Amino acid sequence: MTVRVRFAPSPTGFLHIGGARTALYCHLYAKAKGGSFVLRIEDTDLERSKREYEVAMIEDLLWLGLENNEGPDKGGDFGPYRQSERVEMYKELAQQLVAEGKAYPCFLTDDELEKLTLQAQEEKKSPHAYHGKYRDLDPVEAQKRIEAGETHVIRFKNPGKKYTFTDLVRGEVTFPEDMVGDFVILRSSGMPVYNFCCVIDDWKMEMTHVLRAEEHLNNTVRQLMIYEAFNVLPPEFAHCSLLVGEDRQKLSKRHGATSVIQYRDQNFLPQALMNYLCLLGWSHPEEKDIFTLEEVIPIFDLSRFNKSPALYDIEKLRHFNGEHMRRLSSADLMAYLVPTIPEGHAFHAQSNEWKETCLEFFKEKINIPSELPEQLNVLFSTESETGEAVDEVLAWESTASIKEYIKSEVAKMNDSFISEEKFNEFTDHCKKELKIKGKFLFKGLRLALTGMAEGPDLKVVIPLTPIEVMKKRLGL
RNA sequence: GCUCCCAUCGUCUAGUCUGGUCUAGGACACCGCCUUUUCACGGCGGUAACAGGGGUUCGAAUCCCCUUGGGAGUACCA
Repeated sequence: MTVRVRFAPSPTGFLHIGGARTALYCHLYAKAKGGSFVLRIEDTDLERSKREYEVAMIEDLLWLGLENNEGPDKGGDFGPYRQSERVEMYKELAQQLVAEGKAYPCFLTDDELEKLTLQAQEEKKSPHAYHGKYRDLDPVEAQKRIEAGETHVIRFKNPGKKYTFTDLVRGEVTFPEDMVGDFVILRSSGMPVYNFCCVIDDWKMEMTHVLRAEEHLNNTVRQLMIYEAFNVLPPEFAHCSLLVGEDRQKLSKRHGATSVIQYRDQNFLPQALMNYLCLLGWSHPEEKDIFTLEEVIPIFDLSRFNKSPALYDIEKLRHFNGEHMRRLSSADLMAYLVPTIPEGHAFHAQSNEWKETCLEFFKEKINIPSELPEQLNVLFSTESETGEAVDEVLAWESTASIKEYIKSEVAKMNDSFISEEKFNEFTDHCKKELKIKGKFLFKGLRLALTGMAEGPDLKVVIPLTPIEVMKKRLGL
């Protein structure tokens, strides 16, 4: 049997980090088994679902390298792939359950429901203990009330027994008889709810595996009941751990940047995000930590999931970005970093050869692109640092004499840059003629030539610094 | 409240199923040293964990029970 795995987001916002991780696992598992990765849009919440979010999610998924085989964007044999376009089928199937006595109309109003819930709580019973008030109402009577226009929902008749299933991540999980009550499957508006659509679609779309986050674990019992009611074998379930924030609570907007699009905007590398997310709850069999999607597909399996929730740590993501960036070819590195440097920056005025040398050098010093402009200051800034540490160095006579010497040398030059050879000549002269050595020499040179007390290797930095900048620094 | 799930360094984790090779390994962060100036990279080294208590066993991070802690769910959200 071909493995079929679906990612089924609600288009109520941008794709978030947690969703991206779930999508990644679904994609990885489907591909590892040579199966299909299906995208299904769960938009039965008409109030909050927006088509623009669906479009944005598909874009983000594509950016991450998680291309689907079927979905609303590309069709397939099991469409439509938007739940809002499958409503008639859900309604029919819900009515079928009513006809079979497995579901029933319920006329409880919001107020009544609230009272019953409160009453149950006071009596120390489950909150849903009295939600089945209409479960035994005579169907003829019920039909009359419906025809009279009374608002109602359709509730599923809980068979009232224990349910056990084997979760591919968690092992055997058992839910007690009274875990849930008679739950709603059709709203008063006629719109079906998540737990119902989800089952119908996973069944009709012939899903073999359902990979999702732990927040859905408790939903599984309701879904198991519905599969049973239709006499359909459920798919395999795998509930991976939750992603949490600093406070150990489920990751959400209030934890900062949690939308994929924010990382795209900040120019993170998609392969780095995927690599990092993959390792949040799953481990590589050889404990490798830097890898690509292609590398991990053949070895991906469900047995290496960790059951505890994982904390999302942006610091570590930055590190992963750096690792992936440093593995880029020169051409890819250029394509990646050049567009991230602000327009109008003097960087852009340089030759391609210069840019390449420059980026190859500075990639060692940064993890994410936004750290680059500050690094570039050592080549372009004409400001001089102040502060105690610098003042102390400035007091050294050597700095003044070095500066004076180099100023006279540079004034004679017509080149665009000070070559490395030229810089070595300067250094030799300072050493031999000016008799300066050790840290006085290098600190002095650095301060005289860059205006900074510390920074990257001068042998690399000086030949990359445009002569106009250098002249300005020397007061020429 | 009730139900379900979880529990190894600050964080992500390996090891747990198939007890001994674990004085618990790796990674991020942090600290130190080296790389004949600095920073970074790299290399080397360091700080740092089996939640607690009972069992079972010759032997437990690994198996069992309890406690504690954390999380999720308990919707006409998904």
